[in-house]
Amino acid sequence: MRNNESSEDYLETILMLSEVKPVVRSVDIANELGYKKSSVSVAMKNLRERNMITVTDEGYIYLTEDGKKIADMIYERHKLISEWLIKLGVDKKVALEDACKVEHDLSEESFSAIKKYILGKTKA
Amino acid sequence: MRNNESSEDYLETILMLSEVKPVVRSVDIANELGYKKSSVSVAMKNLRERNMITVTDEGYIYLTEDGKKIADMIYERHKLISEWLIKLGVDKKVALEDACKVEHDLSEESFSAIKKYILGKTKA
DNA sequence: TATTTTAGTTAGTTTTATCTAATTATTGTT
DNA sequence: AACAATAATTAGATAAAACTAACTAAAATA
Repeated sequence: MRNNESSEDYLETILMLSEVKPVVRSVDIANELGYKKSSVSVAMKNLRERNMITVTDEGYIYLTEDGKKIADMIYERHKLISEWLIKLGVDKKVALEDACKVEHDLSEESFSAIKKYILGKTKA
Repeated sequence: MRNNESSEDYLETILMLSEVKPVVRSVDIANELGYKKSSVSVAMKNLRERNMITVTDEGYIYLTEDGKKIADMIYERHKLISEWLIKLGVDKKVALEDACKVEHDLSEESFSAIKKYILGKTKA
């Protein structure tokens, strides 16, 4: 199977939600991703055990330094790829869906090459 | 979870091998992908049931029209994406690995937009 | 205060795609 | 002919990531 696509998605979602909401809870993640609360609960337990998040007594979820690093990386990819696809004329909804998948699959090397290329072309 | 990534990979591999070998057998696919024969056997049963391949009495595997359609699509993506990444300066091995993943992720719309873009830039 | 709603957890199920181990059948070798 | 190697299959195991159902605990409300 694939790497940590599922975990990466959760971390990215926590980051995205934290930009919009004052606090992020399991329920918020479940609503955002369209998953059941139980699925998110198990996933959060897993992320907690791997020191990717911390959870307060009130159930507020925060990214650790390690978790933030991954979330930032995936989110950067998400934004760059989706914006590029939209610029190429792809429907916004489709572009976002595709970015959500591609963002997990590129190596660091390929992504930075694409990034350099896209930014170069855009600025010029 | 993901779509039919596994099936798509098998179909693509059958196509690639058929360009190099006179006949394609389960063992060849197992060797190519680094899977166990048993895994391939089960996967081939599945593809047969979905009318993606036919298998002769000798164990020779051929793509059906439906199977070929998918294999062609994925293989085209594979080649275009990997060549593009290599052109951007990505190491060949890495580019091939990444293409192998990304090729399953793109919608028809996004891929054709990227294709048009890359081919346009290349020709110009 | 009693009841309902909301949030989170746990246990057990399902699906997918791999694996190992054991079996069969065919082919090749001595 | 006997034995070894190769190919394919089957049954059962494992792991990941979702699910349902049932439960607890806390908060909101009538």
